[in-house]
Amino acid sequence: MKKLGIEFYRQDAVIVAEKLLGKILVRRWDDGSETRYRITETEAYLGEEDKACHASKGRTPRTEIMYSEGGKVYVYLIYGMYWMLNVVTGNENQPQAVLIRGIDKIIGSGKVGRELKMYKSFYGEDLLSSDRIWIEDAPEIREFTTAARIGIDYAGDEWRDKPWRFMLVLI
DNA sequence: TGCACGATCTCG
DNA sequence: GAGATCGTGCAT
Repeated sequence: MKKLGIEFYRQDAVIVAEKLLGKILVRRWDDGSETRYRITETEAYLGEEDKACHASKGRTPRTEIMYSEGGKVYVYLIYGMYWMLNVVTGNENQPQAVLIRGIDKIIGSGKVGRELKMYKSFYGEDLLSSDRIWIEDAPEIREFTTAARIGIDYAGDEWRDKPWRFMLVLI
């Protein structure tokens, strides 16, 4: 299957989060080998007004990449030990991202980052031209579930309850 | 310059 | 239920 193009990433995070389900995340390692994973769980973070989104703090060194056009990688360190993998979406100056929570049987954003060996140097990586991480197309998934996002109780009622967590229905 | 806390996970 | 472990944002 071919790589997802810029038009895919330019859509809103909520749309991209849903459509990324079932897509193939490819990781090319230092030794040249490749591992392919099916994306099974995602979460959308949509703009400065979304109190759960890091961009709600405005433009900072950390959130800067979210203000660029979609198709870039946004990684950040959480709890001093886990690198979280996100895909920047939307157009320029629309700070949005989709957190990859699950790939195949590896469920949990921290575990995903560990499996893919994410670290600071992936910040800003271009998914359209990178030779170590990219996403390929796959047939659209119709069987999925939604739920509230995890770990964002601080965001307040309105944003905490948005059903912006998407899960592929696994049999 | 200091400090509280986080889009988490593991072990007990 | 608590500890690991450190960059970030905001207060001082």
